[in-house]
Amino acid sequence: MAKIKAAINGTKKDAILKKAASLFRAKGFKASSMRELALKIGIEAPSLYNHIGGKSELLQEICFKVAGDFNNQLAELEASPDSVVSQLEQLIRFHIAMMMESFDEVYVSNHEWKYLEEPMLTDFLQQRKQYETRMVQLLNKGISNKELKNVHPQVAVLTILSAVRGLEFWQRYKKEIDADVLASNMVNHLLTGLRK
Amino acid sequence: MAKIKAAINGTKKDAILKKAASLFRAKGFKASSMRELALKIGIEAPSLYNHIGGKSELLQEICFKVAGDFNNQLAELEASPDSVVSQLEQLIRFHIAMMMESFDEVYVSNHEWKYLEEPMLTDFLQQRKQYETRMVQLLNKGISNKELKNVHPQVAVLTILSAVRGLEFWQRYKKEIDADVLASNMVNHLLTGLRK
DNA sequence: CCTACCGATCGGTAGG
DNA sequence: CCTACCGATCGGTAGG
Repeated sequence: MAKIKAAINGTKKDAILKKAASLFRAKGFKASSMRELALKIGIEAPSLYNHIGGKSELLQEICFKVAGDFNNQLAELEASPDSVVSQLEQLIRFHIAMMMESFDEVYVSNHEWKYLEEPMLTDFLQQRKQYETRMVQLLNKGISNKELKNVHPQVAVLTILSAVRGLEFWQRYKKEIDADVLASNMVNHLLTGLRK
Repeated sequence: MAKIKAAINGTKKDAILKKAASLFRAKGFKASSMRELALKIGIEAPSLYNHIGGKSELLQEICFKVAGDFNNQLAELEASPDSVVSQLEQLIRFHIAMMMESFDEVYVSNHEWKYLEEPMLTDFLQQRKQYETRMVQLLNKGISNKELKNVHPQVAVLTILSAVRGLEFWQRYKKEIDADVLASNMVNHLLTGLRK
């Protein structure tokens, strides 16, 4: 009984989170009102508070879910026996897949995190920083074992992360450019410039 | 007399625009209040309206100034006799310089344009689209004359623009990474993957 | 899940 | 450039 209720609440809250991600992406966190979110769901604004703690909780859950997904994927790759170049390619392709499958959530995580409240804001930024650090270590490994050119690893990580982040503009090109073509081109562009 | 007054108003308005760009970048357009902007300048909020038309006018002027600067630079490059690779390098370096010199303004133009009101919003997006189109034409020229590999020009433009846009994160690394090192590394990363 | 409502804050104006 | 102020909208609560 409690289980069923939890499941029902879960799906309802998930539905709210989904709509919130869509709204926050389209209008920005601060410009999105709880009334508008409620309207999209088909209830009155005060009824939202039966399922969620508040507006800022919605942002938190979106941002930390995305951060967790990326952290988990990177951890999985780090444990794999693949070459550094292969790991980099897989990571880039994962970013592409995330952008395709969870566009709203990734976009919100990338653009609206600054409205997180402390101490979550600090936590989130630390997770980001650590993700970058681990990527730098991956590149350093590739430089050591001669897979990669002797590039500046921090700059290369920044370039890669910035480029994949730009995938958010792909929405506009969805009909014109095939996703696989896009992915292969970007992977080649980013890696052929690094590969020895 | 009118000239002097205009000059005085000009500098005062410019000072407001500068502070507005800084505030909008740090907090976002919607989360920035005119009261806070006034506080930063040292006057009361209603006094702002002696120098500016309103909050949305501030955003407009920031966004269109930046867009105009980029358009002008691209036009200048298009008229030059340099090779495509050289033009691309100069364009990338211009993006880097803009990010260094007008960080707040470029950041706001990249992140807050969605709060522009019509018809300026449409105008702004058209200018962006046209900028991309002209870059695609530049790459096509380079592909035709065998300077560049046979890449997908739209994807390559997207990758380049996304990467240079990521320069906004450089603020964090300013002390660790020299600007010239950064610029050279990114140019190499982006071009060596393209160059035949 | 709803109606009724509250205190806070917003962009901007009136009038001097 | 200021004081005084307004109508609109916000996130959220009370009470059922």
